Amino acid sequence: MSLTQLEYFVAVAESGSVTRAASRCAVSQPPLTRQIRALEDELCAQLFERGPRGMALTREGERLLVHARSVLALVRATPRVVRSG
Amino acid sequence: MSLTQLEYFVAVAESGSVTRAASRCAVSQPPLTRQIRALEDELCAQLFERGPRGMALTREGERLLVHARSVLALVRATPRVVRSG
DNA sequence: AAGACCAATACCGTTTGGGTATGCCTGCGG
DNA sequence: CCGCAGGCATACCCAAACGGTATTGGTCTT
Repeated sequence: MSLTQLEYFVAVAESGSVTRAASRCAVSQPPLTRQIRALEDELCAQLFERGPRGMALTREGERLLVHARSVLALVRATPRVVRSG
Repeated sequence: MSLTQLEYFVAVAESGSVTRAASRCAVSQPPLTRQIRALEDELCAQLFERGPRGMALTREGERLLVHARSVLALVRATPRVVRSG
């Protein structure tokens, strides 16, 4: 699991679509699809329900979403922490 | 910043030596040296004081240590969170 | 003064990651 | 019923990142 995967996952979850998440992350669609699948494989969990209209979070995906946001928030706080405690 | 960098950093901080941290992380010494330096560069902070006896945390390094442990603990909890909330 | 220890650097091979092009499926409009 | 549009998945290629081996430089010890 990488921080990039978590960022991609949050973007897909929030936009409901790999395609929209791709432009938001400034990458193309295939890398996102791959990283999401890799994340699902590693966690042995299906995070999204694939429908013809996009991607919808599963229960497990919803749990990961709140957790991933916490992780990313902590990571983004790192520079401040290092500087000012 | 990557999770690997944080793991390497914690290992070096706890062992006080890149060489010992390397065997603990099951990698060789040069990759650790490089990742630690990359982390310092990215954070624009010196994390260790280099002495002939090894590496000692600076103030900023100590702040990063507690923070990095939090991040890694959160990440390691991910599989459980996904499964059981 | 020589050897030991440790971090830093050079160089190389492998792996990972992203990009382009394309295929497949589903839903919609004629 | 058929073609078209939208969206995810896959194939293939190239560049960047990562780790390993070998070596250097510097300091402490004897």
